Amino acid sequence: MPKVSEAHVEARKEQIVSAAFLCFARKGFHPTTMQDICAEAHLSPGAVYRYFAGKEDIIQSACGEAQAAEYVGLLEEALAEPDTSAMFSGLAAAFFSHFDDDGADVYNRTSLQLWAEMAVNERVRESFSSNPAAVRAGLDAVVREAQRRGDIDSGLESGAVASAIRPLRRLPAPEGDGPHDRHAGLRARGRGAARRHLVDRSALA
Amino acid sequence: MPKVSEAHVEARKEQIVSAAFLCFARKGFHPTTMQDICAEAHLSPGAVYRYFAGKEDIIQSACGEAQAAEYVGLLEEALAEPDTSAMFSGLAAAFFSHFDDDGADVYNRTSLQLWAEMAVNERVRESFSSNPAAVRAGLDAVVREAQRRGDIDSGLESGAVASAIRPLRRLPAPEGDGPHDRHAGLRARGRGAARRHLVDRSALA
DNA sequence: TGATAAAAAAGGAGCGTTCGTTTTCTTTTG
DNA sequence: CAAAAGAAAACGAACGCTCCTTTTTTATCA
Repeated sequence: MPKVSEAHVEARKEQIVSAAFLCFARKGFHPTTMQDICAEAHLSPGAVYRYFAGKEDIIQSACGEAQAAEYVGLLEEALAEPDTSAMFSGLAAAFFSHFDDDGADVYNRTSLQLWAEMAVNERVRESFSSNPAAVRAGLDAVVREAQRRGDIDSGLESGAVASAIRPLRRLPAPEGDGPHDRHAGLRARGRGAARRHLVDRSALA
Repeated sequence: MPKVSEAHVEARKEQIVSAAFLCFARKGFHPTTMQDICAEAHLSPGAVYRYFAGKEDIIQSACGEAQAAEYVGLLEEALAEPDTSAMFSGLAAAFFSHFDDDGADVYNRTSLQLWAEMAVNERVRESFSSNPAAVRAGLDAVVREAQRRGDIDSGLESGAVASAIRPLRRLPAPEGDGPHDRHAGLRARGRGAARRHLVDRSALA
């Protein structure tokens, strides 16, 4: 009975995720093809699919690497800091500290892709939902604390910072397509009407 | 002389961009299909392609709406503010103020998609490159000014904030595939080796 | 220990599907 | 009734993924 070492399997997985990670940083999740990943990993499709169920599975694994557990830890440490200045420093450190070596761009870029993907992909969002919650709470706490000390104008709404996280909320599905006057929205608008907002409230249900 | 008014053409374009905008907020740029956009706009593919050369063209137009010109203006106003607290308020306002109504999520989400897309799509990045430059300069200036006044610990590197914009830089293309030892990376790693960084420095050229 | 059989791993062509786009034909309009 | 606009169907390409084959590794036995 032949059996391969479990460490070898784990190493292969990491080889694939590492390749995917680089591809995602270059092109983003969706424009990256499985062939891109296979080429970067110097593996064939058949080999890759031995270790991962599909592309989505690889994305999930890559995101797991991007969102290291220590990230949240750093953030919470910063929040515990009683000095406001140190708090800001800690916050910045939590955001950027693990981007400070040569792998910087790859991690930074893939994290950005993840952030955008979470807004749009329910399964990814669920997998990493704990992180934005911590970030949201952390930002809000820092701003409020700074306001209490008078370092920031109390007129600045603390929730404004937290609203950066807002896009992670879900958006309603497309309408069920009842009777619809196609030109209604058009007629309502004047010629050079100021259209500060492209999307009507009605479109949000 | 069968010709439709120019205003009507402009309105149709806006109808399509508006539909695309909503789709992008729901699914992101790439998972959104042309059929999604057509369905949302209640138009056929042939009709859509009469007004736009292709999907990329629609993305560009939608991004143009997402990145309103007034955004940069607000940012520059904030930077001109001599008072540090007001500066912070202005900065937050520039970031989030035009997300404060019912269209909030749609704009916020699509802006997030754009941010991620810029990191990855050269043409989109070029079209909107002036914006991140202003943001980067603005963030750096604010932090430095706050440090000068002692509101933020001067030990905090001002560039750390600006590094949030770093992912917009380009990443090297995949290697030209010279001779390659497939297992080199595997042998080098120990069993439970601490792999703080998944991607090797060598992978970045 | 060397030869051999069995099992796992990797290769690579190709499957069905779906995408962006084009083409053809019908409807509407000035 | 010309000419523009829109609908509908369909095209070629490219995608994720599977299947079958070949190669490599591991365990068994003389």
